[in-house]
Amino acid sequence: MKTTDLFFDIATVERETGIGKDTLRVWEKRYGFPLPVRAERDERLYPQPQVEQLRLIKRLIGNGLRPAKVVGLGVDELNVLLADVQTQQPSQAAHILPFIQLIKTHQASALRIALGRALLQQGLDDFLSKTITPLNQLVGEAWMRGEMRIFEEHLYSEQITLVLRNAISTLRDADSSPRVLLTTLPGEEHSLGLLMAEATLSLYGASCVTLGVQTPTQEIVSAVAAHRSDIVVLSFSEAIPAQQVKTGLQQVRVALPAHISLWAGGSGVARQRVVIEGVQLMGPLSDLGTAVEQWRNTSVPLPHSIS
Amino acid sequence: MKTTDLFFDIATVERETGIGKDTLRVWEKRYGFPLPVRAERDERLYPQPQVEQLRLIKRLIGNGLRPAKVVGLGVDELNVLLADVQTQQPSQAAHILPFIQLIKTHQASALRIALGRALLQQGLDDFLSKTITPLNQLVGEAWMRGEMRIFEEHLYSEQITLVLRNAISTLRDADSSPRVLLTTLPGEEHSLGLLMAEATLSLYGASCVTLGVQTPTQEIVSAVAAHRSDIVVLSFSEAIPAQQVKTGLQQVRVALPAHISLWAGGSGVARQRVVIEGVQLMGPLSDLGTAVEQWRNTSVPLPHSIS
DNA sequence: TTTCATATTTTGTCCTAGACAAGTTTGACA
DNA sequence: TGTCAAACTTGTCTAGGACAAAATATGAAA
Repeated sequence: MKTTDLFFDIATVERETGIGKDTLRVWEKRYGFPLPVRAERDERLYPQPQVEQLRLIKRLIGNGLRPAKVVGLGVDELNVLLADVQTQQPSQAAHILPFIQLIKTHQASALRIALGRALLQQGLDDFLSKTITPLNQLVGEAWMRGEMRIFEEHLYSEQITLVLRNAISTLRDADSSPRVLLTTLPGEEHSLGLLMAEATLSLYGASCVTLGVQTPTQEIVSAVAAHRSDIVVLSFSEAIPAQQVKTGLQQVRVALPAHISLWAGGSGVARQRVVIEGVQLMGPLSDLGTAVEQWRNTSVPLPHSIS
Repeated sequence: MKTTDLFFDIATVERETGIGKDTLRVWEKRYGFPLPVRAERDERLYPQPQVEQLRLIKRLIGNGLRPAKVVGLGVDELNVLLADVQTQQPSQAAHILPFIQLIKTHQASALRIALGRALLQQGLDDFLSKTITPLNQLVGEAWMRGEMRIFEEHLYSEQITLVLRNAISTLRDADSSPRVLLTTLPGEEHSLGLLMAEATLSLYGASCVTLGVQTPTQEIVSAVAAHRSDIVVLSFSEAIPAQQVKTGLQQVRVALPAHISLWAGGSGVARQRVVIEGVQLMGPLSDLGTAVEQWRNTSVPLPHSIS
């Protein structure tokens, strides 16, 4: 019993799916999909099911499939492909399943409380590496497989943000060293990695300033000068193309004074193979702790050093 | 001594100014501005000064001036007009200037502490309406005039976020009513308005769930079902086109069950003139408090009512 | 077989030029 | 002075074409 069929104009579809107007039109011509009905003045009106299908397609393309292989297909065939993706890597860890359960049943407060409890039980370092990191991964995988709704993912990151921000606020120390500036480059919208880095760095006594996400290169340089930062930390999520990570880091490195350290972390740099001159690539979060120690040893000339 | 002139392609200018590609091209034809240089394949390359001028123009148009009157003008004339506009609505209030000072001198911690102090002095309601709102406005104006760097604006919203989140955490009540779902539509990235709304609603005893920003229409509907929400609150910033606000609200209204209230707030709805069927437009934040009272009176049948 | 350079295809985004609905202003008339 | 239709303004849509950058296929050398 469908009361009203929902239709969206091309501008709305662009916003809802993240697929540009030009692309939508060219897909229609090349692959025959999406095929919207037309309003009076020949304007495209996309039925809601097509918008949903576009989101599905976007996910598959994000997974490495090519548009020609997926844009023409029907929903059934798309779901088969999605199932293929599914069989690849199920990363399981028993103790995080209860959290997944809370997400799937939409119990925001219970999730937040459970996370807070885990933090106090495990300590921040272990909490991040043994709970949050695998949880992120599992949620990311579920998202790719289409088993997690967008609003569920939104809710999840909201709760993690609350718990971590709370932890950081008790650690904050404005006058310690090194002074670290954290942000992401334009195109990278995920702030969770940033928050995890800030938590770790604060734990190791660094003084952190976060600029939020999407700070242009030139602005990072100005901010470093304004805050007299010693280190810039950039976070890259899985979603961002490896190529962009590389060129982005190179550009920032060139723009930044040589004596400022540049550290890059997040799952987006994990796949980075090449070494970039003057950039320290961080693997697990614990690398940050080590790096801070190292920075203290090399950059601050200790009085009365042994040899 | 300018080392490199900066140029931006049309996609970047669209993102930076919020003016659509089509509009940029049609302005060029109609008013002769902006007049970008051309790259190899006839692609437009906008010099940075033109981008800044576009921001100025955007602000003036947002204030009710017509494009034909402002798009052709030079920077000097624009600044005269801007001065006129600003004398009309004096967002100046002496007590917020110290905060501006802290932003311009990049003292993040001092700013946060000063904000926290103001919150405790004024109380949440007054803090939001008499400090944060005018501060937002002033920062927005400075930003449009190009007097505020991106990193300064990032830093500013980061500190406000911290102070407000902290306040909200003490107010949170999962079991009270009404149950409110807060988010923004795709295209709206600003979360500050959302945070202010959440703070106010929590103060008035509503049970808030925030989904963060950019939740697609259909996901909002699912989230409402999952959380058994009574009310959906959407926030729109000044940056978003009035047209988008209207169509977005209509789409959500149609998709949502009729018995769910839909409230819209933020400076983006303040200019909305038309009434949208089934949507409550909120002016100042205090409207939210009134609306909650009203909702309690109409929606929950009181036992033993007087007459 | 693997490695690397080169050719080919795919794909997103830009271009021009024209159209028109919705919003705003103007001006004639009561 | 207020009302209402005509005229103008403005943003966003349309079509069809072009081309660079990315991805993939091909083939020659190790």
